[in-house]
Amino acid sequence: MNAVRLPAYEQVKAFVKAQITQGAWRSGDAVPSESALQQQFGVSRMTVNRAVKELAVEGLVTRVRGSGTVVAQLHRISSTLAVRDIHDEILERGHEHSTRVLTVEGLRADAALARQLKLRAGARVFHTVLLHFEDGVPIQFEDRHVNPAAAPHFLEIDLTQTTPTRYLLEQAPLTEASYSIEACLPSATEARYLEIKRSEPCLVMTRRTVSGVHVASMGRLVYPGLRYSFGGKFQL
Amino acid sequence: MNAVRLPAYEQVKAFVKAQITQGAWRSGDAVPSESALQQQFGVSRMTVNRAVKELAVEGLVTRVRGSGTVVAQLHRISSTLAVRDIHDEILERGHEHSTRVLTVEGLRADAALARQLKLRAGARVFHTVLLHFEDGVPIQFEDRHVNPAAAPHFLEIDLTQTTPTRYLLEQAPLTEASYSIEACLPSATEARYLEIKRSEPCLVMTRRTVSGVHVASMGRLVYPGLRYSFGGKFQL
DNA sequence: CAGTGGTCTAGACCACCGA
DNA sequence: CGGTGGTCTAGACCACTGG
Repeated sequence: MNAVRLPAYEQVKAFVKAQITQGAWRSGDAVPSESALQQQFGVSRMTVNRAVKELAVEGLVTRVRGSGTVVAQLHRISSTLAVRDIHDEILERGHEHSTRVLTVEGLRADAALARQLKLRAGARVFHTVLLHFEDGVPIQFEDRHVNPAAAPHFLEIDLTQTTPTRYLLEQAPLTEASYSIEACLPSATEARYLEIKRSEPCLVMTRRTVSGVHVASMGRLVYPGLRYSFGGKFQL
Repeated sequence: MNAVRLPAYEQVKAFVKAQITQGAWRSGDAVPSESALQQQFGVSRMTVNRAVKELAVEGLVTRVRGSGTVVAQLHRISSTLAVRDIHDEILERGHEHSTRVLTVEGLRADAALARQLKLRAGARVFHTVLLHFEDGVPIQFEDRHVNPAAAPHFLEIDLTQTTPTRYLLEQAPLTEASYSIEACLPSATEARYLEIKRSEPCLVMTRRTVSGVHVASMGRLVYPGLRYSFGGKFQL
């Protein structure tokens, strides 16, 4: 089927990975040393080193200098959760994305908001509220506060054409982001716009992005629980 | 502060990363070629290659053979969501974990369950229901179905001492796992055991693990929305 | 075609671990 | 101490891109 010859380091990786996934080597077992694998495959040590190093990065093995390499404890199944721009995500599903702009304003930060954005109380802050549709069905209610220092012209852009996420990533180089995912009931406003009952649980993602010394943006993204879920897959 | 000298490839990485995070190089801009960086830092090309290759793996740059390296579009903020054993997670928070076993049984799979576990209808399946406590407070309601082919002695273990997640990872080498996170209202049973109202939204994680040709396990993990959230952080 | 990145080698020196 | 992995070099050949 696959006529192309795999690179040597991929062959070494595949061999070690197969021993692990097929159960021949279990957690804690020693993996052959680099010199052993080097002889077994007839390649240079740099090549073996690259193979095993990548497996270590992937978390399949643990390496200790001076001691050796062992099969890792796989107790931490970790997976990549994509935190993405809603626009790209909907397009990738082959659906149509549209945005309704509910609020675009500047305001003065109260104490709580100022603390979150690391500004002083009373500082000027941009505030937008958007409703995102997937094929005409409301899918995300987005309430966002933006630090003017990170994007001075944020209020002037056409939010029906560019999502705040995309614009902010273009404006302010991202240095850090954190998020949390919770289950909540929607507020009366959120329920009305999302066209759901107030008793219907929602997934709420809160996202904070940092650009250099500034907190660039805080977003609260509300998804109807019946129409949306986060998912992921982990292989190997 | 940091008296140790960084490896050469880390210095190259740090340099490129700084240009990007400080905004000197924006999305789509060309990154100097390997030979240029090689001369700039006075190191071999293998060393530069390693540095830039790792940045590509981290998603900061995109490399195209024959063409060059450019700063990546950072539109996909992706972060690692740790899907972990509840036991380890609670211990890491410095709290005490305990388990109450509600159900341990074998049963015959109905059509829906058989399909999910890739078994034939009527096949024998293990079923456990557990309640996990963090410092005595119920934090997770775990309803799990296990394929006997992956763990024949699953029903015999002491589930107050070893979580199913841990046991299964030790028994059956993991080859694949997928999960989804939703917001739901709890069933009457779940609400009673979690000591919450039926109107309180919950985070529900559904996990499926695959070991070789078998689907090893399907778990439904229900967390009270007010007591639990998933979170993560992304840097660089 | 020249320039790029992808891979590979045969050495080398070092820091570290365990006996 | 010998064996391990971490790093690095100075070459090399290749596949691919672009003009």
